[in-house]
Amino acid sequence: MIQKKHLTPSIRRQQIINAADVVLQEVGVNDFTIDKVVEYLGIAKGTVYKYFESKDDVLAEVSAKALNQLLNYFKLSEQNSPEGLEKTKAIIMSSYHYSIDYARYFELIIYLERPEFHSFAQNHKKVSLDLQVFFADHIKEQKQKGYVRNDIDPLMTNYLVWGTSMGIMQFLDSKKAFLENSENIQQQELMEAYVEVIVRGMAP
Amino acid sequence: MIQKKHLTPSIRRQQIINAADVVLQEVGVNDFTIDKVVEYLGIAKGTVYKYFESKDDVLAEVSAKALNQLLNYFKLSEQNSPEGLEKTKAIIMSSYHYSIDYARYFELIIYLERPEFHSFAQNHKKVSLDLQVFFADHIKEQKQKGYVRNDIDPLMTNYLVWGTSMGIMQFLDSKKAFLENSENIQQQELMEAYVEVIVRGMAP
Amino acid sequence: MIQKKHLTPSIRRQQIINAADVVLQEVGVNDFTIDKVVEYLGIAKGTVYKYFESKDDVLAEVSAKALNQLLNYFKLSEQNSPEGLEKTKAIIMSSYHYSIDYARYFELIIYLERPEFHSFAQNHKKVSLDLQVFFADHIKEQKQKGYVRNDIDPLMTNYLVWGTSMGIMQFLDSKKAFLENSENIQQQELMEAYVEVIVRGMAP
Amino acid sequence: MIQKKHLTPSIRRQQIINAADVVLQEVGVNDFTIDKVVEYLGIAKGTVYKYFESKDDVLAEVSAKALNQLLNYFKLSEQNSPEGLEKTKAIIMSSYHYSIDYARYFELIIYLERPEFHSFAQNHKKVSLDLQVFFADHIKEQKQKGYVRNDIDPLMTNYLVWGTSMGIMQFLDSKKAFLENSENIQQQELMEAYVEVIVRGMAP
DNA sequence: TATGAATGAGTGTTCATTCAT
DNA sequence: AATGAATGAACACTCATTCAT
Repeated sequence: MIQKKHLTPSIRRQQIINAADVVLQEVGVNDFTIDKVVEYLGIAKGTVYKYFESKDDVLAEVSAKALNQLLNYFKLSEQNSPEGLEKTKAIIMSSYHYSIDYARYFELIIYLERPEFHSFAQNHKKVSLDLQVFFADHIKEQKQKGYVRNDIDPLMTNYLVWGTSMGIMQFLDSKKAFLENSENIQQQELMEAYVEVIVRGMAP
Repeated sequence: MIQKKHLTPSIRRQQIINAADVVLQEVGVNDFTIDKVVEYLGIAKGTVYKYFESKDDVLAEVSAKALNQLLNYFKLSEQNSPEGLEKTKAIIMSSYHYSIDYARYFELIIYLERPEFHSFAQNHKKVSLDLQVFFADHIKEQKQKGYVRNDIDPLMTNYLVWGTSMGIMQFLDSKKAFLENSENIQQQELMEAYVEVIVRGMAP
Repeated sequence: MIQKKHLTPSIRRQQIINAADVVLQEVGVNDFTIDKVVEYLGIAKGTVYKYFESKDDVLAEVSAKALNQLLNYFKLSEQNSPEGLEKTKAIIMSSYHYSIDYARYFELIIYLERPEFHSFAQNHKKVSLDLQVFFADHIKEQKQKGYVRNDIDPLMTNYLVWGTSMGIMQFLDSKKAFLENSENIQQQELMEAYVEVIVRGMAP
Repeated sequence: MIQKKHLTPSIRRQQIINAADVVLQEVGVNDFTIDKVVEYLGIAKGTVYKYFESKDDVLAEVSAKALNQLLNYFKLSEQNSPEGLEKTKAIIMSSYHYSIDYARYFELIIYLERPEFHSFAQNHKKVSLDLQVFFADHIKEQKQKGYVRNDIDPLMTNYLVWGTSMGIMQFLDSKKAFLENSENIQQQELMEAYVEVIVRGMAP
């Protein structure tokens, strides 16, 4: 019964989140288990449950990192794109790049939206809100600049874009099982068509 | 031991699919088990595996019924709507009505798009294709009639609409767990905004 | 993945009950686990759950054996005791002897009466009823023969004797933890005093 | 880090017992945990283990309060009942009323009699003894007054009544799970039949 | 063709107790 | 005297799939 060194709670918490992150990258959400996290860290299972209410809570915490990363993608793409609807396109498109660069995180985000998922993790909600605010602000700005129709509601648009882009990307992810010859679609092409339509649909 | 009557394979197959359908309606995809199907039908478990490769295959067959139903919704809404983009809107919107009228089927369709899902069921693919053809044809027609931009690719658009609409509806389904104040969004309102944007995006 | 020989369900069921019985004798109710049963029998865990709904159900089935044994004690003591209230005394006293001869079974019976315990096992209920009937019949007979007051209700008396005798025996079982010098009470003596009082209390 | 005020050991002890009492009332014995006590008090877990050997020890101390309460019930019912066996009846019956008025305490008392329970708590023993003395004294008095048979041993009777009444009340508590049609027994009726029999059994 | 008994790895969660600081 | 982070064994239950008959 060797007692592990006592760490500050916040350190330990972070340590667990990091370990969960590593495990997630390795095995994906579907095979993610607390056992694996615990084994990786070399700590007792109970310790995890001292810091988190449930497995889903741990995942929600990891998702905060994931969503932050996504927010980064948004911000960078906003900065590095020309004015006009191109900017909106770029932002949406960046979520596609994100889904390719961070496939495991993307899986996680999808997983979090399943109705079975339950968590009261605060960070996850906070970062979700950040994303929401970022995008809604972007739309507001585009409206002011006249790039976007006046009757577009930023919050609604936010939901709309989130829902549709997640949907498109999930579709891309699962297409093998879905439509016979969809193997051949060029993912990039579909994404571009999607962005084109969405953005045009918002134009004045 | 009473021998079960040996039915023609295709009858037996259909029998199993119907039973699976009943079970699905009763318990939903998440609680769907082969055990329940078998119990309902009063046949042996092995029999199911004689006719289907896996549980997912059974579900895929059920989904053929589900998708057929969806196709009906499409056709009806096409017939009952005025010419112009209104028709396209009506078709897309009908998938929303479908998701409300056949919640269990909708759950199933979503489930089939999960990356874990694997099946090679033929019927499912066939009906998927029917849907695809129907919608692509609709787009083609709209193009000819000049309601839709010329550079819109029907097949691509088909994927695009499928992906985005599923995404939006999933979002609606899971919003409780996702965004803080999204409880308040009016589902209908979001759907309408979505359809509006998509259809405008396709307009010339 | 060696497949164990397929047994008739009823044989397998009995096999599990017997194994559970063995495990119970070995470790007692409090340490009784399905894992131990499974290990003892060398079968898969799932097999147990094919035959029983829950751990408590398995225990309830074992208790049927236990209660049957108790019923035997009742019957034997009835036969081997003189007429009159002596007979009633003998029956009650036999439950004490039972609790000594089958301490593990007795523990089990007590355990089954805990409010946390849940089971829908039929056998257990059936044998419980047999016991109830046996004792109630005995009381009816004693009434007819005039050994017992006329206003004694057989069913009520049945509950009364069951409750009190279980209580006394539990007390005996746990006295170490309860009263300082109770180590010294002669168990037998207390039981006899108990039976004496109860039986006198029923006399005309 | 704020140092908790160092209280006198006896104060601290009492503080913990009181907290445990509060927790007990709130959640019941089965869900009683040291964690909850500690959380309620805002002290460290180790502190509890400085003052008490084990969780069961803490509960045993709480039981001292519970048993004291029971003693009060005994005393009050003794004072407020007419002379004769009615008094004895009243006292026994008061334990039933107690079990209804202080269900959580009653649960606790039952729990303490489980064989798994271990504690060497002194107070619990002391109050147990008080109860024992009270009841034994009562019996002695009844003997002197001639209400009770001469060959009744007060201490033995004490155990007898304690054991049987606990048994009856436990039976009442668990009857749902035990006998099929016992739902219908009137608790009060059974208790009265019980008291009647016991007391008659002690009469000369 | 049909049967159906058997498999067994997989996993989230609890909580009394310890002991280094 | 007080802390509180860490422990870790324990356990019930699921269900898709197999294969000997």
